[in-house]
Amino acid sequence: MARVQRDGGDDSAPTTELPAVRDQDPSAVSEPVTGSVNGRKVPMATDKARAIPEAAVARLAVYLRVLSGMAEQGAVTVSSEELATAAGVNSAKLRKDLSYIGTYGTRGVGYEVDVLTSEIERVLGLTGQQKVAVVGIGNLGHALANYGGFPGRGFPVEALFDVDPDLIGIPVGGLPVNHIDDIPDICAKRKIAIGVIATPPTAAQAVCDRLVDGGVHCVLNFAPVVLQVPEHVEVRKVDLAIELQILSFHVARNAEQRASRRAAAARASSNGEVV
Amino acid sequence: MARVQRDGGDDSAPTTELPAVRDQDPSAVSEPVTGSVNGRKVPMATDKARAIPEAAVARLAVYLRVLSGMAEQGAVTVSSEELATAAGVNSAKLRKDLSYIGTYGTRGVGYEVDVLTSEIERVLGLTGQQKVAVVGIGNLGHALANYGGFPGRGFPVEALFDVDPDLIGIPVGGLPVNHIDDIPDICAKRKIAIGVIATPPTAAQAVCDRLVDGGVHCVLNFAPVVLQVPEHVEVRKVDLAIELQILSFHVARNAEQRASRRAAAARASSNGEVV
DNA sequence: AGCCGCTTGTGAATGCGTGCACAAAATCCG
DNA sequence: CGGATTTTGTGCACGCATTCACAAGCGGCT
Repeated sequence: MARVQRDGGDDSAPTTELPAVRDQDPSAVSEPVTGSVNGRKVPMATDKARAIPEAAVARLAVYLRVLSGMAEQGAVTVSSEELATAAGVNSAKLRKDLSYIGTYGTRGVGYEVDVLTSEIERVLGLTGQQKVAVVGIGNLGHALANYGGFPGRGFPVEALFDVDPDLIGIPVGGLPVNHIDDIPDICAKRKIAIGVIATPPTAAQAVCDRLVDGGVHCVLNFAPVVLQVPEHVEVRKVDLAIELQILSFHVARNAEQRASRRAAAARASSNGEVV
Repeated sequence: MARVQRDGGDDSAPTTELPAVRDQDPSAVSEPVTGSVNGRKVPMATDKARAIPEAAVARLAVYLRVLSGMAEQGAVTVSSEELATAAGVNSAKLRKDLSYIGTYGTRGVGYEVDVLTSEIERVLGLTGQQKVAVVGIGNLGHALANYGGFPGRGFPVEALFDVDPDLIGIPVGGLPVNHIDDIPDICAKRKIAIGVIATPPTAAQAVCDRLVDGGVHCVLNFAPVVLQVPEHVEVRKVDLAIELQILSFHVARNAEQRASRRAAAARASSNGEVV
């Protein structure tokens, strides 16, 4: 039970992945907080949330987006098959994912788009607003701050930070930049829920520590470093370099496959797979 | 055997990739190219590359970065334990990951930093340069193009694209912007290996199709859509909204836990781990 | 030279996630 | 009203990934 192996968010996707974060994950790593007390099977998903696998959570967010697109096109109900192909996953997996949050489908018919949407939103905690702080107003931070409402609504950016004295006080995207020394105070005062780190790698750990001091429990890290955080803090990382390197690996692998396929051209013709 | 379930990159992530990455992240989804012909178990890593799990590849990239940091600080050798904690993973997992690429450690001593570095680089295909094209020169695309050499070296940005007529021809980060209709030609001509999609979601699929037409096999997608691609194309996605929603889920989950913990106050107080 | 301590590399076990296949349920139609 | 049809929800099995635990190997010390 004392497995407090700090293991980052990722996967990184899987996670993750993932995402990749992974991914943080890769892969994601769901905490082994199984069992505990209740073995109930109530359709209500009140405190069943903790049982949802990390990978499924990531996909739920995808379903949510696909659903919103469908709603815009006037769809009222959707089958698992439709939704699955639109989201790029197996329909069985989709149904299993949905079963984690309750049974909101109608057999023989499918799911009501709006019901499913609001249920997923509820589970993901999107009913309220999660206040976001962006630290590091460079190229990326600037872009993030200018998103304004941030991807979709529900994640208002409510604080900006940087070290550069020339930036302090300057409004970016309608919000003044504060000094990073004020992170703990301001985050605590404004009840910031999510900290986004867009600083150079050297500053990231210090910034992260200050965010944690400010009571921030969730961090989205764009800096190419592995952050060390106390166990109760959740870190997801988005790492451009790593994503590129993973792709690079696939380029290399494909090149190799092609080479060896050229070499060992006609062999093992037993499998007439056409793919 | 005919499990050609297209399943996008990553979970992630995490990731797993995703992880996330992956999955993404987990995360990640390694292609089920098992069995087939060879069931060999040769320790040589020549064509064993395909056997490296996706999640491990993501971590290798992390190790690589940690190693370069250590090299800068003058470290010559490093033990699996050191490297593992610095990378935020279990040491056994690290050793297993490294074992996928060969045996380059010395028992009782550890790994030589430079040897390990170059071996990982080799496996990840970082010995050569992977040319990158960025499509969509908005806020994000601008930031990406201005990275210049792109995170670390090895990924030169060699083409930029957008639809906006006002942008065509304008140099961004020292490179002129081309029209997206020219994607296939230019990508083929310049041998672009990786396409980065930083367009609005509505344009992403069309852009992706053009990239594929141009012979690009690897895509890094920042647009919040699920891309449909032929099987030979590898897609990694970096999705801000989804990352935030995953974090949001954790906020909600923690709040719930705290609530129920407050209710069922004193129970299981065991773990005093300090990390 | 031989022993001792340290660290790697890996076989084996466990756990998690995925996908299949089918029973249960709900609608539609004759 | 009952059966046919459709689609959900899930038990089960399989495979991958993670972790443990230990033998094998290497350097240093006496």
